[in-house]
Amino acid sequence: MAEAPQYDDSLTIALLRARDAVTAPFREHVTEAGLTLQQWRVIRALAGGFELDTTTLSRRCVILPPSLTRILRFLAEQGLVEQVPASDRRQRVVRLTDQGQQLFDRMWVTSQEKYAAIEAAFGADETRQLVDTLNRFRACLESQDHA
Amino acid sequence: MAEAPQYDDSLTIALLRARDAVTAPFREHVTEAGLTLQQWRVIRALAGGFELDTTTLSRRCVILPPSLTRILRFLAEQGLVEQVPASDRRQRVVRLTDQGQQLFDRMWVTSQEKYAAIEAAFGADETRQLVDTLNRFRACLESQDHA
DNA sequence: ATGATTTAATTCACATGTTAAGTATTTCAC
DNA sequence: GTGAAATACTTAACATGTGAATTAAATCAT
Repeated sequence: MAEAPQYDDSLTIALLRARDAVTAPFREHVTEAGLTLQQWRVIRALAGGFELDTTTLSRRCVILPPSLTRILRFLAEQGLVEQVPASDRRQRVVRLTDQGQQLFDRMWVTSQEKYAAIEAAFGADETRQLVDTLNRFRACLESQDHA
Repeated sequence: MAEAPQYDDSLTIALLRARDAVTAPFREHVTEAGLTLQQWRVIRALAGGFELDTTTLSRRCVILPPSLTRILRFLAEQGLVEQVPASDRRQRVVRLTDQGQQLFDRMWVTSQEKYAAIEAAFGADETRQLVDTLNRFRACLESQDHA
């Protein structure tokens, strides 16, 4: 019992470490712009003129609603996002301001370069396959739970 | 420009979602015991009588030192861990108390069952392979950075 | 041995993660 | 149309994530 680390949460650990490794190259870049990684994910989701509600943003960015509330407040204070009227007045629908889109445009090129470097290092096919595997894995567990 | 979500951070997103999916089964179990997932990771690392310093714990549990300080304070208040004298007096070396080991023993069986269910759902070989791929991926990126 | 440098851990400040409770709006049943 | 139930989001409270500054102890050069 309680030998050296079992398989148990080595999967959790491996996921955490992989995430650390993949976000590391972006961290500096995003920090220099005065943003966090999560704030940058929200900006990316809105880039190109998309108008999204909180629930959709929450799902796409994998950020829980309470965090999103704070993030949107911050981004609005910075003048990067603005609210747009929604037919369902319970919803909060937001979009990038011109300033927000400009910030995205400035950051996007470098961001893509960083990602390209990752693909180059691990291999484009391998990287694609890893994403696929992760998604299959998630789908598998979620269908298991709903049973 | 700014089409539908590019590949860019779909890897980050995939990792986040996979982590959510894999931790979901454990969350309830751990919460019932009055612990968080991170506190449980620390207990697991110490289970079996291991005496570890903060730096080692930090690396193994993928928890940053400031968080670990707070977690160890909490676990000590609960009587689950205790400090042991260290030759290097800068280090903080801790181990489980009897009570901590007993809590681990009670939780371990169920924890393993949950993990077995995951392996059964996704396949033992596939699961093992996923962990390997994640570790290769991380090693690849880290060696790239140090260059 | 003494002082400069490194190392281990903590503290601080602020952002996010997480669950539960609360509020406003919509939908649905009748 | 009116009240119950569901939905979208926010707030609250506490735990963790994160980077910078701080403290204490060991190491190193001389």
